[in-house]
Amino acid sequence: MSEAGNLTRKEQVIRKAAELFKEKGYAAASMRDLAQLLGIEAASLYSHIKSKEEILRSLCFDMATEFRKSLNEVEKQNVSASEKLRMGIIGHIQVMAKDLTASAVFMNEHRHLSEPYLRDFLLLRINYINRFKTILEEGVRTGEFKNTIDKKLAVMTLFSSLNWMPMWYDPDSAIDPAALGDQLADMLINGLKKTA
Amino acid sequence: MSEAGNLTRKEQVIRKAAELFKEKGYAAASMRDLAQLLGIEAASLYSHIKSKEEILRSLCFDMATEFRKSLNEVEKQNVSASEKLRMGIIGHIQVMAKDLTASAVFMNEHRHLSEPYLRDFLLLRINYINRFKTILEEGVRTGEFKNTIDKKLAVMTLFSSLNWMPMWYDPDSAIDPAALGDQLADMLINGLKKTA
DNA sequence: CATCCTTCCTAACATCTGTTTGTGCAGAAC
DNA sequence: GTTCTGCACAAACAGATGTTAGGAAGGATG
Repeated sequence: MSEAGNLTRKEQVIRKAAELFKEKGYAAASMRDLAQLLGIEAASLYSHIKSKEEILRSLCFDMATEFRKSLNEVEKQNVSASEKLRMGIIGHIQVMAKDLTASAVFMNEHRHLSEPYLRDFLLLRINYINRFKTILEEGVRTGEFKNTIDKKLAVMTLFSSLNWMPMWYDPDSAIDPAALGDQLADMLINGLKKTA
Repeated sequence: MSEAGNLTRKEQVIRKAAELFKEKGYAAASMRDLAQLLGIEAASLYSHIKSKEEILRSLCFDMATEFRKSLNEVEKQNVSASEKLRMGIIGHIQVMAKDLTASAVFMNEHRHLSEPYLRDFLLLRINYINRFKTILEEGVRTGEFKNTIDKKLAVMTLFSSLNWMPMWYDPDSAIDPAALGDQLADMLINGLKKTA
């Protein structure tokens, strides 16, 4: 609604909230803080949103949807496991790069969701992780990946690397998201060591 | 003071606080919550600690000291860069494993420190990271590591992997901290790919 | 015994929390 | 011109927040 390509007021509220939640953390960010950032009174926020947690929910679940869509595309491809892994990593990073702020909230603040939303969120998350784990296992089965490495460790290392990216990645930096994903995939698959 | 090998009451308070901060986050954890866990009234906490933030400070800076000590030992060694990296990783993981709860707080909640402590903490942290970066650069210089990978990416990937460990590592699991560090080092240095 | 130290208590404080209620005003739709 | 809708306000709410003041019980130390 409202003006052409612009944001709804509600979307503006959610965006600013994402910035605030990222910076101070959900629990330490007050609705009065948020209102002040938008130049309005705290009570006015409730013309646009139902509750503080509704904001967190939409941030978390919207990101989750994007991640799933990205991985769906990858799984359709008929390529090797290492190539699938590479594409999955790049996809994940590109989804994050599209909204680094929401990504940071998604990863750091989801625990403040109340039940039953928290449970739902964690289920989505474990499912996503398991789909990556399946790719790893496929690679081990086909002999592409070594079978000496603990799969839980491998997949958690992967996720840790991915999920911390919003904390340090500078979107104005020389390296763009696709190249970053490429390098990260290379590093995880081939390692740091020179394979001379 | 008090009983032989046991914990001071103050130490008990800090320990329980660490558990609470890890579980709910610093901001969402109230002093009344903490008191309840200890079976006392909130006001009684102040016989042992000066403020809520003092607890966070001691948790964060005590861990920081342990990490530094560990890395100091590694830097003394006269070994190759990849060996130094391996030792640094194992050391870091062993420090974490000694207190997974405090480690989680260290990594997730330090941002709630007020100035000037926050600044001090971040300086310690960047210094620690840079020392790992130096090891990486040494490895590139000596030709052990490839020079095609962005060093910031590499070191941040390393740290992400390390720092998320307290979130998923089960101390009762089959794999012990040293072996975990060994595998993680192998994965980062040699990659997932089979080097047949 | 007297003194101290540790540990805990009750009561209270000022401030901040998310949220509700009722109201008003602008512009768009009919 | 009337109605509707989006957006904002002030005032207030009930409860939670970190923290302080002052005191009391109990054990250890002199």
